[in-house]
Amino acid sequence: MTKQIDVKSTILYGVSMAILLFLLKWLELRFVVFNHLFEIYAGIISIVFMVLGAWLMYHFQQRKQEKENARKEMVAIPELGLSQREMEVLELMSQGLTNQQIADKLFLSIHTIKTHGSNLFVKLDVKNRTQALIRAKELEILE
Amino acid sequence: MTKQIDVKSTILYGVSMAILLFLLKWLELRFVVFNHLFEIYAGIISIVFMVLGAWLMYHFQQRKQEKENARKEMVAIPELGLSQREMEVLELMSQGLTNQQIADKLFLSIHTIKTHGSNLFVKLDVKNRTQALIRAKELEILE
DNA sequence: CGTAATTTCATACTAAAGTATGAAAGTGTT
DNA sequence: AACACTTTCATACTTTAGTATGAAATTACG
Repeated sequence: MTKQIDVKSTILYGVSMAILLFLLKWLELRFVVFNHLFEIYAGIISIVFMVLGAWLMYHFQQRKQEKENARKEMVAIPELGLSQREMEVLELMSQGLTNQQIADKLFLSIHTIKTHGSNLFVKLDVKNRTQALIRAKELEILE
Repeated sequence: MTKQIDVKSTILYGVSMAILLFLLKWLELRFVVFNHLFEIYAGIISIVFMVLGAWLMYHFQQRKQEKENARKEMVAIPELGLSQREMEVLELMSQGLTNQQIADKLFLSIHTIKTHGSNLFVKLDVKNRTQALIRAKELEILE
């Protein structure tokens, strides 16, 4: 993917340079003001600064990407104090079961499941089971 | 975010240009080869082409981004009959958003989101959003 | 033994999710 | 134009999820 982009960039830069040189030539023909020295230096400067600009922008974009990726991975601290039961409930939640189904499977009251649910949501710092599963996957505390 | 990047870019370009002009001045002092006309034109060309280079690279990066986003959504319309909107809703569900938050993000009524939700649950043959996400992951129609 | 944490259950409540049904407007296709 | 599909919104309702609070039994540990 990146390679393809680079190739495209190169081509487009090449085309741009061709156009530039053509323009310079045209200028030279129209107004014979510039000598050849200028033309050469202008071309060199053009190339150098276009590359510089591209390079700068590329690295800015890269850093922007990195920051966004870093933001997501920041929260990796598996020292959350989840109890055994809470882990079980979380596991069953991750299988798409409702609180009632979890209660049946563990021979517990649905009230108990809700309690465990609320508690583990606090510990995971989330608001509902969907977010809990996302968080759990981020923290790699489930499969 | 984009605005901040642009500001940063501008500042760095400004600094770069200052350094460039200083170098040119230094060159002029050391080797009195270039006349003022050249210096002016060189500066202009430098600026123009650095901006051009940055602009080109910026747009290449943008397109690269778009393609990557498109790639994710491409796989989203295989033989499940999920409509575009339903896919969007599913995607946002998978980010842990509530129906209300999804509605706000898409500038839609919460009723509409619920409708899309119900419909895609039927198509995925599940009972709730948690199961929908599991199903979606199984079918590889999400990241 | 005392204390802290866990586990269990309960009530009462609020919030969110989900279903059923209908309807209107837009889109695209034949 | 007719038709199917999508998208949107709505009302009304049921179900599930989640919070707050309290309390009792159990377990683990110094």
